[in-house]
Amino acid sequence: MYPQLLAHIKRQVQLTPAEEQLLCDRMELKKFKKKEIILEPGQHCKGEYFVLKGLVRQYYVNAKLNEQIVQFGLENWWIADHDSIVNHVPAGTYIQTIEASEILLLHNKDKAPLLEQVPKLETYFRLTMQRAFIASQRRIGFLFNQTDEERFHYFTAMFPDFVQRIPQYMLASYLGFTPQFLSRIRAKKEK
Amino acid sequence: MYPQLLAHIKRQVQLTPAEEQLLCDRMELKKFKKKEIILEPGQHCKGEYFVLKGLVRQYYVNAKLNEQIVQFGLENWWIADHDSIVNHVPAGTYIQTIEASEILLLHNKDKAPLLEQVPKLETYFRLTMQRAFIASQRRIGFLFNQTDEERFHYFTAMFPDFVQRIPQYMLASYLGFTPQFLSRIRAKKEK
DNA sequence: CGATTTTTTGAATCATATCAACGTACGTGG
DNA sequence: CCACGTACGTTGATATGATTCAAAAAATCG
Repeated sequence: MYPQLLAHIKRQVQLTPAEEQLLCDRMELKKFKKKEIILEPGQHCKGEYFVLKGLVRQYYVNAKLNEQIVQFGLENWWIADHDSIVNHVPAGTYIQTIEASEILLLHNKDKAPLLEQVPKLETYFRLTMQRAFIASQRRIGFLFNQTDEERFHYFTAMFPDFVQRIPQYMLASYLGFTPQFLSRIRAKKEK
Repeated sequence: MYPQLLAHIKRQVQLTPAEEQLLCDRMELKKFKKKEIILEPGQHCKGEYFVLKGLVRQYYVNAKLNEQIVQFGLENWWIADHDSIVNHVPAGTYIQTIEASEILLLHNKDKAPLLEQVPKLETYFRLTMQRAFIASQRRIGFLFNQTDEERFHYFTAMFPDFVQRIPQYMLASYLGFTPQFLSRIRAKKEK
């Protein structure tokens, strides 16, 4: 049993002990060291990952050969290459640990039968996707309406302790500008 | 009965005739003229809108008092202020018709009971949200990795007939730059 | 037809990228 | 525990893509 996962689900739907058991039986616990690759382009994404402990990033390498970070996954976040899963195509992204991590994997093949057995989990995943969509739309809003510098200040004010856990070049990549520019912002602020 | 909506659903899940009836009974058909406001900031978003015919846009007014287009909704697209619905807060966006439109509304209060009666629709909405999320992530990718000009060319190549249906300033807003800049891109191309 | 909306054009300006070099920190093997 | 190599961060000079403001021109609508 994975109480941490169950607690997260309880915020959306109420499961019976039997249903909780069905779910946890399907989850596979995996442990990774720092900087381990969990998924890479070309592979089919095995399923959806729930981060129990640690920190991962999802990114791809763009035309200019820069790493572009799509998402971070920290404790209690689901992460996956949904495009690969839904459209049955090879992944275009890497998923890699930043810190040593403990992660639960729900395999694609297990998901449909599980959701059929436990319809409340269908609701849970629907709501989770909806929240992810809202977050993604909000990120687009920030990209449109804030300068890079504003976005940096906003993000660090919002997640001060998270910013401590990642190297600056990853934050720059996630926010959509160069590490050099981030360095200049900080230099400016110190004055 | 709304065969167009049912056809769209059939691409994801198979409903029985009785289930189709249950769904269609809950949908409310609404007709709008050109430029009618369907939702505006401050109101709670009534539910999710499925466009049968016509064209709508979802946008908000940003700090610089410019309209920022979040999404277009054309035939067979769902559109809603999900943030308002999920978090029970007033909407931050407008939804407005661009062309005269026929739209089905699934009220928030009807959604939960409907999904309980017809669990396959729960699956349908989960998959629909997942696709919306993938599309949103892809849009972020374009914002990061393409210049405004590249994004314009890509979009018009991708949706040549859609681009004809909307004024240029709306396309500029959706793609995240000024109408003036769009005009300059076109001027350049003609040479 | 006039009124409004939409698009175009020019000049000045701004935000951020790029390239290149240098500085600093960090972790690993001897 | 030190030295070395690699990864990360800083800084300066120059280049570029896009914005802003203002005004005129063109298209659309009742």
